[in-house]
Amino acid sequence: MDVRTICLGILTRGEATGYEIKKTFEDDGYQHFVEASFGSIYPALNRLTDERLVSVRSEVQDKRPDRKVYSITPAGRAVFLGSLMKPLPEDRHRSPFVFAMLFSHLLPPERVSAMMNVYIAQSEEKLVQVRNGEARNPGEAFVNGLGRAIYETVLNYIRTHRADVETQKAQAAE
Amino acid sequence: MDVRTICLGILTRGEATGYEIKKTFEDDGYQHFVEASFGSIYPALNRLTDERLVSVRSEVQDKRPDRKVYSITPAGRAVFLGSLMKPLPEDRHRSPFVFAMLFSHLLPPERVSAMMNVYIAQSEEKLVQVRNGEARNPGEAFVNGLGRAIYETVLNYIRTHRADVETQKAQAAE
DNA sequence: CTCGATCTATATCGAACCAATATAGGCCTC
DNA sequence: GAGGCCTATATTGGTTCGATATAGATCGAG
Repeated sequence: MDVRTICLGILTRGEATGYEIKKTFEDDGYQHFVEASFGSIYPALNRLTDERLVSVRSEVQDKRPDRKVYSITPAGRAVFLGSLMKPLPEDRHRSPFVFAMLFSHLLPPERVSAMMNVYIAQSEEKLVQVRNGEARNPGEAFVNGLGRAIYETVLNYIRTHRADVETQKAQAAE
Repeated sequence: MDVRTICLGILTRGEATGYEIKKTFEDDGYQHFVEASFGSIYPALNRLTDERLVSVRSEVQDKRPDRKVYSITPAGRAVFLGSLMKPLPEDRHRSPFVFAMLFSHLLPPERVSAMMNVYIAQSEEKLVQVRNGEARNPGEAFVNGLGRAIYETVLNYIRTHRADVETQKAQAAE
């Protein structure tokens, strides 16, 4: 599931510029489960163009760089769907917050509390965003609901268990 | 939160070889939230050694390559704790399964069902693993519990909502 | 009305990172 | 005793990220 495949997928929703593809992650709540940077999107689009999996239409604008609008080709659509028929790579998750919690006993309690507060605030923001996202098909509704369920679980868990790590008492297993 | 920092963190638990650091992710349930490959661990340990943040002890074994046991130095411990005092990078999550679900309406229902089954099986496995993991401090208990809560939520959500995407009926928002 | 901030938009570079592969002996099972 | 798995280090090629550069548009605050 590389960036090229991700770009193809987003282009099945309609034509878009590289910038708009990136924005899709942020605006449409996709970013909770998949993301990519400009540094990989633009090269990916160039290569997809070379391979005739997408086509480009340059909207010339004077006093501005051209707006390059990409569309998926029939070949691109076939390649994309083909990649979804093969076994999917497993999820990968990197959470510096959770990793830091493994070392809470080495940190000042105020620092642990501060981390908790920041992480809660971020999760609340994402929950609001995923709640506001509207779905244009059953798949998107499914994904929105999953995001909502996860963020609610995380927030609820942290709120009910943060005291266990904020005070350096002996651990409570459950 | 680069691999060097992650290695330092694991070495605060005690000395270890590069191989054992990698295994920690798999065995101790750390992998649900953080992971690294050999291709980044070994160079990271070399650089940490150069920077005197870890020390190496070579256990010579005849007819085998040396076993290099790494230990964190006081300087390394200070650097690690210092990095936890700075603002943490945000979580990053890439889930090919969830991404694929966004395009379920373009796929044969059997394929969607197969994806569901595979993902459920994988999540169940991870849930078992996280349930069996024992905690050696409150932080690890907190992290284990969080993992458990998330996997339970995911499994429950998928089981109760998979029909919405497996049959191509009109979407049910809630 | 102008200054700074934010947005649109493309692009590149170096560093970081992953996946795969190579090597190699030991151990266990069938 | 053959094949497969485990320990263990290491490298390489390709992918990806994070930061930065550029540059005009737009818009709110002062």
